[in-house]
Order: sequence, then structure tokens, then C-alpha cells
Amino acid sequence: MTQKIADEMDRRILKELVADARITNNELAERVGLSASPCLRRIRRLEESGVIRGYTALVDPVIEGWTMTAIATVRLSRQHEDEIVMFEEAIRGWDEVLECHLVTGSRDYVLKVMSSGLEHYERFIKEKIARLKCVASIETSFVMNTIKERRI
Amino acid sequence: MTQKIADEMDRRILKELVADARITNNELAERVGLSASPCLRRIRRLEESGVIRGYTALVDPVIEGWTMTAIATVRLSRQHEDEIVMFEEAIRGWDEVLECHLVTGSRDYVLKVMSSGLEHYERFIKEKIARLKCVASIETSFVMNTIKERRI
DNA sequence: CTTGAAATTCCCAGATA
DNA sequence: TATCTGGGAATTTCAAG
Repeated sequence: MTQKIADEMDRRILKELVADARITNNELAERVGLSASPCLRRIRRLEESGVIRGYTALVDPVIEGWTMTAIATVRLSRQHEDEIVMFEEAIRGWDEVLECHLVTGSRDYVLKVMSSGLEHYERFIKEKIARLKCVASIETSFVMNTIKERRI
Repeated sequence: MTQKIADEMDRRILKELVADARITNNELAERVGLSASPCLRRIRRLEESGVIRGYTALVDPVIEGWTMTAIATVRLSRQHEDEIVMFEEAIRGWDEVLECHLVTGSRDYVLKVMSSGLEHYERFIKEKIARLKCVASIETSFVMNTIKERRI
């Protein structure tokens, strides 16, 4: 499916676009050592083959009111397929949840949650997570400092 | 510093740019219901005030050879300032580490690590993490499924 | 709204298999 | 030869004062 293996030129283009997605095609072409049209053709090919999934603006989370980050580990009590589906659906719908991964071990989920503060976080846990029937326990670690945070 | 509070129009602009950072200014202006020049002025203001930190391309991790994700929890043994600095410096330099957060509790770090497979992961732990003097213990959970993964 | 720049399309040339 | 990739010109669209 992903036989579109990027050659050296593609890698250079990807690197530039990761560093600045709003660079103009002309500028990009010059940086990687191509002329404009083949450069644009490569970008399109990378987009269409799914190597480039999209482009996004990086917005300061504080502006959006998110000032506190937490890592929550959720353990499920029951394993009914439909309850798990409901759990995952709910997670996807909540803006506070930045990430949610199903991990090995017992059926555990690791969540990265953003909130506007402790009160907001408490409400999120009490009124959203804890109300899901299949949730057995929740454990929270608050993020004191973020050493590194790369994009996907 | 971040007194540049986004109004409703700014929020709409941010939403569009998060969804597609390579949209043209004209298209963006039309979508948010502005004409081109005030729209561009707002973008510049959002960029200059730091609300927009940058723009990036989202590249399929599989293309780059990352096929396995793990959540590792690292506990430090000693608390010497300089060892912690060294730990964090090392973490920042390793491509495998996507995220690293210092969390509450005992001095623990939560890491999101990408690798090309189990062998690569084992090598990463043995040859990089475990060799850091201040590391007391490491616990790994492998990601079986990612339910949600939003950008910052 | 106008001017200059960029994106995009089209066609041709050279390399490769 | 058939195919792939780069280059340049022409046209449309966009940026920016």
C-alpha cells in the first residue's frame, strides 16, 4: 500500500514542509534544488499517496484556555465489546482528551488530558470519565514540565 | 505577554488553519466570512503575537519507519540537579522519543517512544535509557491501538 | 484596485529500463 | 520504445500595498 517510498529528494521536501508548511512552492523548490514544477508534482504525489497526511497550524494551547496537562490511566471493569465501543466513542468526542491509547497489560487506556485547571480537571473526571459504566478505576499524574513534545 | 485574546473571528481563522495550514488566504477569508486583506492582517497578528507558533506537515510515521509505539515510565534514583539536566538533554536528542513529561508523584517521567519494532525498542532501552546513571527503573506499556491523537 | 509574485498546467527534453 | 523525471513558458490565481 505504501510502496511510494520517498527518495532522497522527497525526504528533503518532507523535512522542509515539516519545518514550515506554509513555505511557497518556489522557495521550497529552491531549497531542495529543484525547479518549481517537478517540486509541486512531488508534493502532490506525496499528498495523494498518503505520505503527507495534511498540514496544520500549531496553536499555543494557553490561548485556548488549556493551562494544565494530565496523564490519566483508566482501567476498565468489564470487557463487553459494546461498552468498549461506547467508551472509545465518548473519548473521541471530548475536547479535553488530546490522546488516548489502548496499551498492553490489563485492559488499560492511557490518556493525555488538557484542562483549564484543577477544577476543570476534577469535573472532567467526575462528570465524564467516571460516569462511563465500564470504567473501574482512574489514576492521574499531573504534568509539571514537558521536556519534549514532537508532532506526529 | 499573551494579552492578544482571540475573538470569535480569530477562533474561526485558527480552526481553519489547524484543519489545513496550506489553505490560501483568499479561500480562508471566504470560509470565515471576511475579505482578503483583514483576514491576512489577522493571520499576521496571530503569528506575531505567538498564538500561531508555526505550521507543519503531518507525515505518516510508517513511512519514516516508525511502526511501534510505547509508553515508558522512567523513575530516577538520584536527584542531583546536573544528572537531571543530563537526562533531559539526552531525551531531547533521541529521535525515538516523541514526548517526555515530568509528572507528579515521585520523580517520574512519562515518555512516548516510537520504534521500528521490538528489537529496536529493546536496543533503545538497553543502550540509551538504561545507560543513563540516574535512571532507577523503567516500565513499558506497548500501544496496541490509538483511539485518539490530536495535535498540540 | 493594481501590481508583482506565486501556483498550476502544458509541453518538451533527457535519462532509464 | 515506453516510462519517469526535470525544466521552462504561459495562464490563472493570489498576495500585498
